[in-house]
Amino acid sequence: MLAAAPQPQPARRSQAKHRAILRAAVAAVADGRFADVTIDAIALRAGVGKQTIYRWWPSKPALYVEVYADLVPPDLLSVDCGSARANLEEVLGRLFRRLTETPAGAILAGLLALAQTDPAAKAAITDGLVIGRRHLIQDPLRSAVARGEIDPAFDADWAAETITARTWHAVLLAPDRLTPEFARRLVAETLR
Amino acid sequence: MLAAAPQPQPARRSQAKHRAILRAAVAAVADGRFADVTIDAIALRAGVGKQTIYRWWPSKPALYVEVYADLVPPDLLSVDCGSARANLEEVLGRLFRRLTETPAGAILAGLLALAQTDPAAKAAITDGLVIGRRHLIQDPLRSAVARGEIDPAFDADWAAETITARTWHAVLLAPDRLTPEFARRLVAETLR
Amino acid sequence: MLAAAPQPQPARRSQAKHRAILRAAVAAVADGRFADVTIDAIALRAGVGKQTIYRWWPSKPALYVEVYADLVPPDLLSVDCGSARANLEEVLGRLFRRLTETPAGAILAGLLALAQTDPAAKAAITDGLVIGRRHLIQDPLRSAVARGEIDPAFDADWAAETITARTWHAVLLAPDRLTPEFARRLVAETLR
Amino acid sequence: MLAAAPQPQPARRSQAKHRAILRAAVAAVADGRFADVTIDAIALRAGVGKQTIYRWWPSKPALYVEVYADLVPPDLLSVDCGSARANLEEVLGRLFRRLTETPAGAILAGLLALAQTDPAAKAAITDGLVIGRRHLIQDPLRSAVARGEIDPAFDADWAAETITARTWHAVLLAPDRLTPEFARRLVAETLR
DNA sequence: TGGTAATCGAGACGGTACGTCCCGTCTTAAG
DNA sequence: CTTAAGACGGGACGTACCGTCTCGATTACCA
Repeated sequence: MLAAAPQPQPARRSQAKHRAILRAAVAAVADGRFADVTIDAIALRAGVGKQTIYRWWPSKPALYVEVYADLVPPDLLSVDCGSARANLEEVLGRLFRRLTETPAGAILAGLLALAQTDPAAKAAITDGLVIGRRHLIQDPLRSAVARGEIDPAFDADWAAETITARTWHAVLLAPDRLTPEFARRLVAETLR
Repeated sequence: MLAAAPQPQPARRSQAKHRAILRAAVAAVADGRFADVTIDAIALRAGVGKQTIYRWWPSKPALYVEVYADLVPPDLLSVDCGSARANLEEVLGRLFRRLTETPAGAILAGLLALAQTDPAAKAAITDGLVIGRRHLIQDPLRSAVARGEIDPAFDADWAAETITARTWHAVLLAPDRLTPEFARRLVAETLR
Repeated sequence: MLAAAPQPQPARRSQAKHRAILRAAVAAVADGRFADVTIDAIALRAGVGKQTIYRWWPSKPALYVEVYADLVPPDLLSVDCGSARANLEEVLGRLFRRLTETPAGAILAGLLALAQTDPAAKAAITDGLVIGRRHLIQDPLRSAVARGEIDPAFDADWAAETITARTWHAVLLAPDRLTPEFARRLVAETLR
Repeated sequence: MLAAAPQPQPARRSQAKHRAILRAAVAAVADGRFADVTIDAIALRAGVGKQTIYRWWPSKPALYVEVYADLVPPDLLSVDCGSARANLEEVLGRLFRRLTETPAGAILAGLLALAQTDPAAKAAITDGLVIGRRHLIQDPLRSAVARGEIDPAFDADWAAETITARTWHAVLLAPDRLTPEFARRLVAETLR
């Protein structure tokens, strides 16, 4: 599973509130820009006191790491279509669709921005979004190497990082480019 | 071409103040974190009224686009060492040195963050840092193709974008990785 | 009736902060000139955020109308010494003492000045300081007429307005003249 | 003549500019509220550099004391209609007309306000508007006493001050009351 | 089933930076 | 040398959120 679930579920925490807050957080980003979302606005929208949010998440980035994990659940990205190429294309296709069709893309961009602002956020994001999820790209490549489908000299981790870097580059500057065509090209260049 | 056109200014602007502000802006980042830099703090440090800053730059990102262009002047990155590999290694080496040895790296990261916050900033950054500077990476690759040094099917622009994406990825998450070794590896993988 | 209705407040306002702000506002005028008093300075002195002042008063004049009402409480000026002359002399004596021995005089002068600047202030001041308090001068005169102590043709309201006008004239230009002697003369001329 | 002409007419001062500035100052008040008039606005309107205004007048109140003297020239208020009552009514009638039909009333109110802000302004105003002009009200009363038209015990100066106080009171709070009827009543009550 | 303690909504609070406004002074270039 | 134009340092403004805090009212466990 993923980083962002540090809550020890103390005695009488309301699951309903928890979900209401996550839902409100998604809706708030869908409505405006990520950077304009305030904790107050989420609280208002969720019909919840501000304190109730701060009780369970230390900060806005921590909350949104969990929201992101909800919107792009890792198991959605675990596929097996037979070949490295097919697997990667499927993974990236699903990821890009999530990033463009839900607020996940805006949230990812916003989180990368917040990571520059807040060192605690940087750690949470590094753990939750980099370390915690890079295997999703690495695995198809690594197993293709292991199966002998790809040249054993191929550096799967370097390639995975290139894919991540290009994805994030697009998320940050040109989310429109996150198309199936871009996914195909990315895989093709990687495997060349 | 140039990143942020330096002086389309309306005539009698004080060059001394202009420089003092840029210098103060650099110093402010060197002293603290980019996100913590305040316009007031820059004004104070430059011995200048806040209004004098707002008179010439609409916002903090606009100011820092110019600061970045000052710290990493494009002509610093125009070299000709004979081969594509040598040129690229030299360009990236110089760039990485600037990004790590001056506040330029922190500024670039901060600007990418602000681009997520402020649509005007996004435009300024896209124009100034992407469109205005991508030729610095593209040119060595394109001319290598033109000279027949590289396979004519090689897509120089795609490769340049990969280099940029990986560089920015490192700037955002792990500036320590911007080493000469990383530059060499990046060039090697690109030209493989 | 009262000048500025003190607490139509929405419930859980901190009375301690309220009082601290009023106290700081008085002290700030006592320390410097009314026009030099800053909302920031009052906030600082009261150990309060600026927003806490703006939350409860729309502007500096609104705040000082309440401060004035605190410094010169109307019931202080309700006396009954037997005769119109005695009553008026007592009322004006107390008023003048308040105006000269506390910052009330400076505040009154400042408020009259602000009324020229800010239409909202003008309304607040007209309501709070003119309409709300003129009965303090009118009443002794009116009841003297009613009791037959003064000629029934005497226009108590005109006389009250003359007293107010002369008092304010002195407050604005020569606060030193607000002496017991001036009070006696004013009453004598009025009742002649 | 009046206070506000401290200018030693240095060498090449332009009378045309001087008049343009005074005219612009009047027009600026006529257009908006006195408190909103800025020196910049007057300069702009007069087609003059800001410095040119500051060269000849130390501050906005100093400028407007001269403007006021221009709008309500003292000789306009020197009349002789035969009786104290007639003289006073004529003087007050003309004064009230000036105060209501030109920006003079707004300027007077504004100056009284500025006098509370700026000690230098207070001196200028006391000299220019009180000491320099009170004889206009005193004279008709004093000469009536001298001529035996009024009881020799009548205190002309006290009465003049009452008239001034009531006039200013109206200027500050209710300029609409400056009617011929008010002038008659004021004279009648004074001479009773 | 009533007592009691944590959790909740609401929102006041101290604080900090914002970007704007105007002051009165200083600088520049044109006449 | 004076002028208009306007840049400049300075400083208060009123706003927006932050993250903390204090209130009762509600809620859900436990006696």
